[in-house]
Amino acid sequence: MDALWAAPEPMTAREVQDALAERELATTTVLTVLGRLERKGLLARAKDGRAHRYRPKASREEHIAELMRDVLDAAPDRSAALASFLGSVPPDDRSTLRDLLG
Amino acid sequence: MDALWAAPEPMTAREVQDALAERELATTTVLTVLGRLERKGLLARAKDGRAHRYRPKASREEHIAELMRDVLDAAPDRSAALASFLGSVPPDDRSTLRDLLG
DNA sequence: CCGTACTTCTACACGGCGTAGAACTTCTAC
DNA sequence: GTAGAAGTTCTACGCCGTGTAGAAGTACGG
Repeated sequence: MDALWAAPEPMTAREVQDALAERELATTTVLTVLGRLERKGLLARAKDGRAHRYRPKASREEHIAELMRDVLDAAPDRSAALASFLGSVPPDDRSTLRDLLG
Repeated sequence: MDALWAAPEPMTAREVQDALAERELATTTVLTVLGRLERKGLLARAKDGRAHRYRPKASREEHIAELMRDVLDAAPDRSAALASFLGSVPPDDRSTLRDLLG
């Protein structure tokens, strides 16, 4: 389901269906899923001819970042959670973070 | 449900039930939930007299850190996800991370 | 106008979760 | 030693999200 914005250019339902051809999904299935994602605010759509063109509101990475924030928000002690997170993550990620925090 | 280890000392089902007295849960309800959490690996239990004593396998913060890692693992581009995460998080959290990464 | 493309509405199975009853085991107190 | 309480397990039910899709409506193109 989330794999839909592996290639996030605005796509019509038809194009999504073609992109997922391996799964042999019915057209209505794709439409239903796209509709639910739109209702959840993950996709935006705009009319394009007789069809709609669906566009991710956020990139996959932005979306993941948001999920991480949501999880973190459940922590009574954010610092402790962040510390534990840093400790459980591969060293490369710590380097990345160090660089980003400059 | 997760609120069970707000106070993470090993507890019997009875004690958990008492701790959640406001909710007036049946004893079996508490047992069921504790059992499911144990099956999911979140709790460990040890016999203590006729009852069992349940203990969180990880602190709340460790658990949250683990969830964050799981989410991050879904990112094709970890660096981008981390960058986006840093950008979406309050400045205090960035300070915390900077300190922790010393 | 008629069919094809597209959409919406409705539906079903399945799994997780909150809830709990019924039935079984085991300890304790008489 | 046996009855009742404490504890546990098994089973179940309703609700909701998700993956799947059919039926029916709308609209555009020839």
